[in-house]
Amino acid sequence: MPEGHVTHRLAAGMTERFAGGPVRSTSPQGRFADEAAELDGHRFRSAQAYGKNLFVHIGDRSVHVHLGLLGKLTFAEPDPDTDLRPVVGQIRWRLENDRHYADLRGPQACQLIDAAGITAVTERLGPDPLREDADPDAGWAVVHPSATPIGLLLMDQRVAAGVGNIFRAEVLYRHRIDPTMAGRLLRRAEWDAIWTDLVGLMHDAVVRGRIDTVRPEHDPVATGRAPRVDRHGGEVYVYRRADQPCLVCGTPVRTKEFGGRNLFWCPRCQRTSRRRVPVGSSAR
DNA sequence: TCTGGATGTTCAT
DNA sequence: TGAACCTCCAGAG
Repeated sequence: MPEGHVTHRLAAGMTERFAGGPVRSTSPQGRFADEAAELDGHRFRSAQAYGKNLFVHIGDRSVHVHLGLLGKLTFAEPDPDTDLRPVVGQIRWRLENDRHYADLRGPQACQLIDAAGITAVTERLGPDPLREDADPDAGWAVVHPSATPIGLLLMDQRVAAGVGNIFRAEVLYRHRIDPTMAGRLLRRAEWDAIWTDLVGLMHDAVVRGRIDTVRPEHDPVATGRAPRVDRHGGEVYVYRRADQPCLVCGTPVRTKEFGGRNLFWCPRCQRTSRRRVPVGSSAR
């Protein structure tokens, strides 16, 4: 489930379980064996998330993890009687201490990285709504002059690091914005509202461990329509609800490949008729 | 048992 | 713009 909230949860989970003590580091699958051996026995210092990137600091080394579309990092505790820690599936990296172990499977990136490398990664990223130091102006600077549709811009990690396909679809729905509208037609006030909403939704997702975007006033009980709990575990308005009725207006939700990913939106709720705004105007 | 899809990104053309 | 890569699981047959 790798949107930004997942990475932040994992960073917190790793820090909680391992920080301060030595860790055993192995690569049961073998593809990270040499690097894992370099970390073995050293003290786990911290884990930090930036967007969908996870940086794990052990001893004087750091590891860069990116889960990609398929990667998973899971926590488990050994059997209390036998201390059994079964190896299930392809485990790229296992980190463990006496009480816990963490297994990383199928990551897009898992590699040792130095300070310059970390800087290079984070400099490619825009503001992360889950970080205190996030500056939404940096995202606006990408969106504001762009002729690219807002539905594509929101997947650009320079606009908002950590936003993925679910948050893109849901936040645009919540603000009734047509995903095909050019970024430069978005008003500053709308961007500010989107940003504020992302901050709230993503923080909420970190706490809950799932993405819930359906607001109480549109609760299925109130609308009389069945709730949609997606396979990712959360309640959503449009994500993966193609051809099903919009929870608010009943119009069938549409889907289309957009930016190489399936976008979902309500063609009725998300109609934005707007005249072209000249690039450079404040558009407030 | 097999196939296709999936919350992502990078690289080659 | 499309292919490649990584792994798991739901659904079809």
